[in-house]
Amino acid sequence: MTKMQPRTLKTRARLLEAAQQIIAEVGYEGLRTQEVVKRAGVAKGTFFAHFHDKDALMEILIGAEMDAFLDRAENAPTPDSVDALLDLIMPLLDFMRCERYVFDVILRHSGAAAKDNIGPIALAFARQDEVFSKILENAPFRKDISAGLLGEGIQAFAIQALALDFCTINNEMPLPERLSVYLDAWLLPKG
Amino acid sequence: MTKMQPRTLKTRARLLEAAQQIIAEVGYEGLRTQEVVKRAGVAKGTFFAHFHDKDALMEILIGAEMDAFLDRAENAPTPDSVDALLDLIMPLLDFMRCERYVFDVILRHSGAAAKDNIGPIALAFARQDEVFSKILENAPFRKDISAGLLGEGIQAFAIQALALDFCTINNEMPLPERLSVYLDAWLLPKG
DNA sequence: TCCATTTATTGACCATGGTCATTTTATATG
DNA sequence: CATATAAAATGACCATGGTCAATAAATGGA
Repeated sequence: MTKMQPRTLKTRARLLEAAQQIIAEVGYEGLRTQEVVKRAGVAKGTFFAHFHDKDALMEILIGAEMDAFLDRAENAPTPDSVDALLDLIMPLLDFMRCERYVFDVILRHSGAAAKDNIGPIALAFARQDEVFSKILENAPFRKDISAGLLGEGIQAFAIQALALDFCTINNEMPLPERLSVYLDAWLLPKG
Repeated sequence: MTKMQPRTLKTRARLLEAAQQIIAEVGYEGLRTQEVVKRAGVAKGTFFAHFHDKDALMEILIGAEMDAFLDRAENAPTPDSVDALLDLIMPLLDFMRCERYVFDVILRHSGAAAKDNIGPIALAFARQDEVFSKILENAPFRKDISAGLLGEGIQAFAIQALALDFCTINNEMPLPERLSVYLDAWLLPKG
């Protein structure tokens, strides 16, 4: 590892705290780097010495939030139905749709970045795969495909349902209802 | 409708042509509004009088491209297998992954915009639903769910496969192969 | 043809994310 | 402690998308 002075950690912590404070006040989309550095009491350039760009900061904060939801899901009892599965993941999806901007950031980073460093959001998705796999192994769903593939499908349909949820034309149907149609067809095919 | 002078159409056409020319040279991501207006011989403000923002221009160009692929798919013979279906949609997916930026724009606008005006990309997705529905009605896939739902699933899995394709970690598997795993499980469940 | 009104265009200006040469601060070494 | 070297912070500066009051051009009517 590279060397790092204690002061570096302090500055970074101040930047993160300032960012969280701002988000609490005006939301993710309303965050301005200028306001972050102002509250953290550092110069503009310092921000970019700590985070590659604004998106990188967002990734850290959003990824952490997603991780917290996965913690809870991991320690929940195995769902015995599609509805129970929905209850398990809705808190995470509610966060993912709290702002259009948040959803966009998540989409942009759900795969690893183009570079070799894999970001917090991509990590959260990878972890979601693991958590789902473990959960789905003992759940009463189709058994002709692996739990891993089952989980990937849930992810795909969740994204689809979220995207449509943001759409003015299609949002007369509540998210859980829409997703439940998808998951019924995916997890319990009758054909 | 609002009135519109002939000159408006001319200016708009010049802007679009300039944009297309630039994209042919440096790609979608490399397009700068400044260069567009320069080549079109108009002022900066004129651009934004014709397009709400840069994304709106991109939507028009990308949506048109997607539409062209749907035209071709619509007039193709009914696919008799997952592989045949893949052959049908791969050209569209190849376009969608030609640039990371293009994929991001598509994702951002795959649902209608927050406003009441539904954009070209959202329209293309809606049309894709229709085209798929018609195609899938007579295809030898599962019959326990509607052709429309079948199509929505294909869309969801295509997006998922594309997102993973951009991911450095996961892209050792070619897109068609990855997608074929998804579609087998979705269209021809054995459970 | 002349004027009034609507429509289109202009370009200086702004907001904001991001860069980088320079300066300051910390740390190691004799 | 003094000095050299590495790490961190600075802030003037840039690039680019986007705004808007002012201006020009087209259109319809008397």
